[in-house]
Amino acid sequence: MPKTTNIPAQQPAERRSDDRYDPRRIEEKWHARWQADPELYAASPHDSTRKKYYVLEMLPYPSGALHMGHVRNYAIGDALARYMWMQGYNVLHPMGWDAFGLPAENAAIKNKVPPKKWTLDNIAHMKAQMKRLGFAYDWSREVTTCLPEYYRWNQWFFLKLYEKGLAYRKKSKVNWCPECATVLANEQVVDGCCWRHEETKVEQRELEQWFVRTTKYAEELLAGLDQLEGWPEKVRTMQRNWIGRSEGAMVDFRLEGPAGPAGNKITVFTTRIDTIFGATSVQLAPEHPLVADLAADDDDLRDEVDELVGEQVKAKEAGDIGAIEKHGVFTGRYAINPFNRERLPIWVANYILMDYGTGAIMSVPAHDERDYEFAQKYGLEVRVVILPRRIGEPPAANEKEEPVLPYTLTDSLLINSGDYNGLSNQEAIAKMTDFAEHNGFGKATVTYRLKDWGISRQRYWGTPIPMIYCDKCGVVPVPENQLPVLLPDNVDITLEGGSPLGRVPEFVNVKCPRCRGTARRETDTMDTFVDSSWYFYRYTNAKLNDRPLDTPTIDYWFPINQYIGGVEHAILHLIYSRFWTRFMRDLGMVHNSEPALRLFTQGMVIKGGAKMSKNKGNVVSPDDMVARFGADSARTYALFAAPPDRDLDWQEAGVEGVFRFLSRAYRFVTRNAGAQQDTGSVAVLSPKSRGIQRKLHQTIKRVTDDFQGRWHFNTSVAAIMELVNELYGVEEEIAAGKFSGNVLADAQRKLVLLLAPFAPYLAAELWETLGEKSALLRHPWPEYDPVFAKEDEINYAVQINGKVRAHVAVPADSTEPFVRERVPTDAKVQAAIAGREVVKVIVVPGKLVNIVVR
RNA sequence: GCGAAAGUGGCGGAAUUGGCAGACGCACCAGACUUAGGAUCUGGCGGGUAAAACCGUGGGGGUUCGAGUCCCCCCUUUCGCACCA
Repeated sequence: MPKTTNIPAQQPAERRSDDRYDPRRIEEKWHARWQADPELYAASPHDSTRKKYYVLEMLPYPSGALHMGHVRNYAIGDALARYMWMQGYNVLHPMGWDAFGLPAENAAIKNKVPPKKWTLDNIAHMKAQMKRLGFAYDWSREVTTCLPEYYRWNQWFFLKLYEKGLAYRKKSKVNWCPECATVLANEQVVDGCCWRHEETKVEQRELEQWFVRTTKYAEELLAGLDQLEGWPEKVRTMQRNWIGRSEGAMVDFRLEGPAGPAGNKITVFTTRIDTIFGATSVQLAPEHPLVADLAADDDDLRDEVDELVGEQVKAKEAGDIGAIEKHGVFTGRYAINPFNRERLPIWVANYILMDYGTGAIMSVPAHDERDYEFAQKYGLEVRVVILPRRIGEPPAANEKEEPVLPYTLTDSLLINSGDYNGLSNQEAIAKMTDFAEHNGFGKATVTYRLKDWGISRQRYWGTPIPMIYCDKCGVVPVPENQLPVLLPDNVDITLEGGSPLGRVPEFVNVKCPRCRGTARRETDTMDTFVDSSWYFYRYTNAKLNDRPLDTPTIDYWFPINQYIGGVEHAILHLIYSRFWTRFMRDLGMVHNSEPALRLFTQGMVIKGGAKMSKNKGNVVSPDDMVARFGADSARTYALFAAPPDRDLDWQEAGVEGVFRFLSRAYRFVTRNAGAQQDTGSVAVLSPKSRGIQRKLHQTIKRVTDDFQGRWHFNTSVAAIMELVNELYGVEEEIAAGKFSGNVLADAQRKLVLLLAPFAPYLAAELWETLGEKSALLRHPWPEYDPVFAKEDEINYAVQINGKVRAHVAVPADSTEPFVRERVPTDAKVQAAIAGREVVKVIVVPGKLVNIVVR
C-alpha cells in the first residue's frame, strides 16, 4: 500500500482534537443518524404543492463491489438531487440492481456458490457501500430485477408483447458467443466480437429464437430523436446511425430463362432508382436464395459461391467487411431491366449483404464507387446517366460524361435515360418510382438497419420466458394467473450443452394449459436488457403486487427529468428503453413517449491514461478512499478533478488536496462558530467584512450557475475553495473583534449550504456546530444578491496597442465617458504613450481600456 | 475513408458572449511555528531577464484596436460510423 502524507489517524493525539477534521468520526456519527431515519430521502408520493424532479442514475450490475466509475456517476446524481431538494422540489432519487446476468453463473461454476446467493450478497455489500458514501437514495423503492416480484412483470410484459404480435419465434442465423455460450442481440456485437468478451469472435448459428419487434417503432424511434434536445448530440447520432433509415424503392428484375423454387425475379433495393438506365449488371449476395437455383446444375459455380460465402463470413468476423476485396462470379444468367428491357448479367459478389435491403442490387458503375470498382475489375460496362448541371443551365465548354462525379440531387440532370432525360434526379426518382408501381414491378420502400431484438438466452440466470410447447396445441403462452414462472434453484450450471434449465425435468415437464396434455416449457431466459428497459417505471411504485405499475403515479413522475450514466449504453439500453416506453404507451399504461427528457453521459475514470481494470492492476477501491480520506473527500474529488463529461484521471494526491480543503472549511467553522453577533448599530461594514460579503455572494452565483447550466462542478468546488481561502485571510480581524459578526455568521451558514451537495457529512456536522436544528437537506438554497456581489472598485486593464501596460482603478459605478477621460491621465499610462499620437481609445466597460497609438 | 469531440505550465484543469492566459488544486521552492514535521500557516511558482523588453494556448496563414476563443489549411489523440446499395 502506498504511503500517504495525510492520514488523520496518523496525526499525533496531542493536537487539539476539537480542531482536527476527523471524517471517520463525523461520517460514522451521521451515517448512524441517517440510517435511523428511513424517511430522510423519501419522495412524497403525490405532492401537488411542489414541483417534482426525477433524477436517475443508471442502475449497476451487482458485480461485487463499487468501482470509481460508479462513485463518479452517483456523486454527480447525488449532488444534483441534493441541490434540487434544497430548491424545494419533490425529488425522486431511487436506486436498484440489474441483478440477472452471466457473471453470477460464472461465479457459481468457479466458487460453487448459487447465483442467487452470490448476487444477493453482492447487493448487500454494494448497498452498504452506497450508504457509507452518503448517497441520498430512497431505498423504500429499491428494485432488484432477479427477484420474482420484479421479473414476473417481465413475463407479464412478454405475454403482452406476444398478444400484440410484437414477440415472435423465428429460426434464423443468430450471433453466438462461445464464451457466454449463448445468443447475443445485434446490439451486443461490437466489431464482430462479444460486447462482454472483446477478444471473442461472435459466430453465426442457425437457431430458433424469440424476437421482439423493435422495428415496428423504427420510424418513431428515429423521429423522436429530433425532440430529445436534452440528450447529447453524440448519442442521438449514434442512435440515428443504428436505426439506419434509408428511403428508396424495390424494383423487380425478371429472370431470363427457367425459374427455380426461389422464383422468377430478382427484387433489388435501391435508393437511386434514377440511375437505373445506368445499370449494367445485377448482383446477388452469396447467400441469396436465388443463387442456389442458378447454380443448381453447375458444380463449379457452386464451389465459387461457397468461396464467396467464406470470404464474407471471414470479413464479418474480423469486423472489417468494409475492407473486403471485391470478388464476384458471373452466373451465366441474365435479368431484364424493366425500364429499358436490357439484358443484364447476373453476378454473385462477396460484398453484397443478405441482411440489408433485399440482398440484391442493381449495379450502376458510373454513379457508385463500389460498383465502379467492381466494374473496373471485371470489365463491365460503365454508362453515364447523370450530368452535374442544373436543368436549363447550358453545358460547360469542357463538359464530359464522367463516372462517379460528385453531384447533388438538385444540381444534376438525367441523360441516356429514355423518357426521363432532362429531369432532375429528384423528379426522376418520384416519376420512376410511380412508373414502377403503376406497372407492378416496384414500389417505394423504406429500409432500416435496425433489426428485431433477439431476446432468447441459453442461460440460467435470467427471467424464464413464459411459453409452453405442446405437441398438440403448438406454442401456448403461460396464462397470466400462473405467473410468475419461477426460476428453479439448485440447477446444475455449466457453460456447455444448451440451456441449463433444460436439464431440470420438474421445470421442463408441464401440462399444456389448453389441452392438459404433456408439454414442455421454454428453457431459454430473457436478455437482461429486458429488465433494464422499464425498471425506472417500477421505482414509482416498487411494491405493487397486482400490476407492474400505477398509471396516475407514472403520469406524476414521468418523464425522468435527468438521466445520468455511461455513454456505453448509447445504443443498447437507451434504444431498448425508448422502445419499451412506446410499447407501454400503446398498451395505455403510460402517457409519455420518451422515458427521459435529459440525458447526461459522464466520462470514464481512468488512471495513468488507462481505463481502470483488474487486468491492468490500476483499480482504486472506493472503500480504501473512504477509510483514508472519508466519503466526502472521495465524492468531492470525483467532482473536482475534471468536468463531469470528460474522462477523469484519478490522482491520489488530488484527493489529499480535497481532504485538505475540507479540513480547512471544518477548522474555520469550528473555530469561529461562536463569533459574537453585531448589536445592530454598525451601518458601514469594515472593508474586510464587506470583502467577505462580496466574495460570498459571488461564490453563491458561481455555484448556482454551475448547477443551472453546464454542471462544471470542478469550478463550483474551486469557487468554494476560494471563499474558504478568503475567510482564512480575515481570521486575525475576527480574532481581534473587528469583523462584522453578522457577515461572519451569514458567511458560515451559507458556506455550509454550498458544501451540502458535495460533502453532505461535513455539511451536516458543521450545520449542527453552527447551532442549526433544521434538516440541511430541506433547507432553502442560498440566494445570490447582486448588490452584495458587486465590486466597489474596478481595476481596469490598460492596453497600449493591445498589450497590457498598466492598471487603473476607478469606482465601480464610473460611466464610460469618465473612464475614457480618466484612464489616459494616469501617470503610468502617460509614460507609456509619451510622445506618440493617440489614434483611438476603446473602452470595454468593466474590463479594459485599449489605447491605440501611432 | 466519413462524422464528432479534444489538443492550454511538471500534472489535473480555469478563462460561459472576441477583452488582463494559467483561476482552483497537485507537485515543487522558500520562510514561520516547532524537540520534530509527512501537521498547520505565510509567500513564490509558464519560458526568459539583474530588472525590463520579449516569447508563449498542437503547427502555418488570416480577420480585428484586441484571438485560447472567429475564418482557411495542416498535424495528433479519442470516440462513433464505415462496401447499408
